[in-house]
Amino acid sequence: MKRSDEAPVDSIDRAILDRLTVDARATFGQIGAAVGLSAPAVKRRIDKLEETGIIRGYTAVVDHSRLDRPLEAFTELRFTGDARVDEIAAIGEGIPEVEAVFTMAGDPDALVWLRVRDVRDLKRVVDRLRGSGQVAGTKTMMVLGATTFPSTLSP
Amino acid sequence: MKRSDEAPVDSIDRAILDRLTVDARATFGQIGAAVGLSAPAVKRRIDKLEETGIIRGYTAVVDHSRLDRPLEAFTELRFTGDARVDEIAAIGEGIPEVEAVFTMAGDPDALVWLRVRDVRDLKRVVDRLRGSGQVAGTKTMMVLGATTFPSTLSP
DNA sequence: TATGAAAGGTTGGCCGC
DNA sequence: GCGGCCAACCTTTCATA
Repeated sequence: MKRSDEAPVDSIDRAILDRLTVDARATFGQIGAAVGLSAPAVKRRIDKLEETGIIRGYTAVVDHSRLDRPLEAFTELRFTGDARVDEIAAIGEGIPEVEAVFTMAGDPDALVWLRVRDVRDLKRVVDRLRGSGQVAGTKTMMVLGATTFPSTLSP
Repeated sequence: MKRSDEAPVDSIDRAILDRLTVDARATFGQIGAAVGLSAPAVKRRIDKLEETGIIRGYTAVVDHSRLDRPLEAFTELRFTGDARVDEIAAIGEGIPEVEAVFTMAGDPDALVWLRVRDVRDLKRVVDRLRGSGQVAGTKTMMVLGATTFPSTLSP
């Protein structure tokens, strides 16, 4: 494995990450104008941030409430005592309705963020989670509304 | 306000959203090659998806565990009976450590996703949430690990 | 929607600090 | 090592059909 060693993320890198967080489709020139660097210099820094894994990728922020999976929910999972944390984290594998799995310290063991078509769909997904073996219990909560914040790095 | 009416998101739009979800920096030509359209045709569709608000924006996926806020937590909030849901949703305003606020049906009233520097920082942020007035109680859980899934739209 | 041409963005090489 | 500059190439964007 590559020694992707010291990732010396300096204040300019932080400013670049900040810009990409706000608009991942900004051009190198636009980012450069914001951080005081030329476009090629910005490209080289971004290439390095991608190589070292600081930048994992780029994604569109989509309004799912107006698409085919308008319903959001969180399901708390409790596992049997023999389940390892890595096994718990893997429970979302292959279930497209699972947006994210957070393994937790304490109770519950995991928090699963779901996006589903309707309540019937939710029932199906929860049953699938429950049937994964090692799941001792679940508690599902419906989301009324979600507000996400653009993860500013600056403060 | 503009009546950005019927948003007829067809299967090609869905394929475009799918591509942008996986790589928001893909060129129109690359997306066109994937969905079977010319670059200008892809641009017009994306412009419309942005105008109608189906696409809210584009963001970089950053590995925060290797930056300045490596610790994640969820805080459940319980509010006093006179709090309206919109007021509850606004509790994250102006707190940069708040990644998202989910208002919930049932108990708790809200789930707040936090990203902080360390436990001391977590304490400060939770105290700030508690001091927002109308908060009747909190329960904070630490995240051991998070796995997010690339939100595939297709299946 | 496609085409084609002008404008603008990306990217690699080279030089200087 | 890191940034600026330049030039070739690719992409975007707009007119037009």
